[in-house]
Amino acid sequence: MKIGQLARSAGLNASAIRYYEKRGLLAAPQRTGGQRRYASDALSRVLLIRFATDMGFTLSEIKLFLSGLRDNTPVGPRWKKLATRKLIEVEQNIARSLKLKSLLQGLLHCHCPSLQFCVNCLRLSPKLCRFDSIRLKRR
Amino acid sequence: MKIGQLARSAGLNASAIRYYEKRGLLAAPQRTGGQRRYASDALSRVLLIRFATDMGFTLSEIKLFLSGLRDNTPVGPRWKKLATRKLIEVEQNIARSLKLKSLLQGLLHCHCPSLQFCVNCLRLSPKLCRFDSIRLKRR
DNA sequence: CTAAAACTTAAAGTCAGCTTTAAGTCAAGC
DNA sequence: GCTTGACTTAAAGCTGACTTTAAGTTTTAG
Repeated sequence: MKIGQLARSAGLNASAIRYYEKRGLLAAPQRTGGQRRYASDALSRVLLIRFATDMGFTLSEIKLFLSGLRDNTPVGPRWKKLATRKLIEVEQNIARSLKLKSLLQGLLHCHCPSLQFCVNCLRLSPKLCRFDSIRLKRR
Repeated sequence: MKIGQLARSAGLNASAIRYYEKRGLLAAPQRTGGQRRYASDALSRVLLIRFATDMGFTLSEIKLFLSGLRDNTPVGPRWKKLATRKLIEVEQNIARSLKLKSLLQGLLHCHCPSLQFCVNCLRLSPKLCRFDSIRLKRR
């Protein structure tokens, strides 16, 4: 499998695959005439990486729990620790988003004469909306 | 009020205030000896900007609905439109985060022999986690 | 009067996860 | 054999919201 085929199968750009290799998330495959040739298990690896990025893990985190992961390596404590931390982040993000939602709804249904006043009337302090949140993709 | 005092009151860095001015979100104040001197209403303006960024609005969006906003300008249709759109984005984000949460929990409590297998066993397609999401701050 | 703190500017740097560019090499179909 | 498309590299560019830097000026405290 050439890089373009792999990329298309994973729903990524070929440059992203090369980037993963450079970042050390993906092993450098064999080459034919200088071009990368991937075995079929590379696809599941790439899909796993993509899945993890979609989960909100950074590439560094993924590299951490992927290091030494070959085919049927058991789910390690490393992964559990990272996933637990990420779960907490996701929960914080949900809490934050729910608060944002109710604030937005409050602002939308409020009959204050001005936005400035409205913000005051909802008693929004500078601290109110400061939460940690996970990195979420835009696309 | 000098810029440092304003910044401290708003919980921001002085450079952020200057940045808002450069981006056109904040009017250039009077100066004394080249240094910016702010009237007290500048603080509520800055707090409004900060509140909006915390809500997930971009500075460009904020500039849009802030343009022409002076003290008690009524809440405009511009703001309503933007806020409605943002509300939808926030709701999508919540839906996505809830899905992420259950996936993470599923992975954590699963007894699959490997992460790779687990991802397969949860029937995770490449498309599963692709949602639009709003920009959320990290701090 | 002096030293330190706070201010000024423009421009460059930061973060993450890629994408794009430039200038080439290789492979596949006709 | 030739064209076209896919591949190669390193390095630079992109996004957004700032921050940092460098080099200088002003204000304030003592």
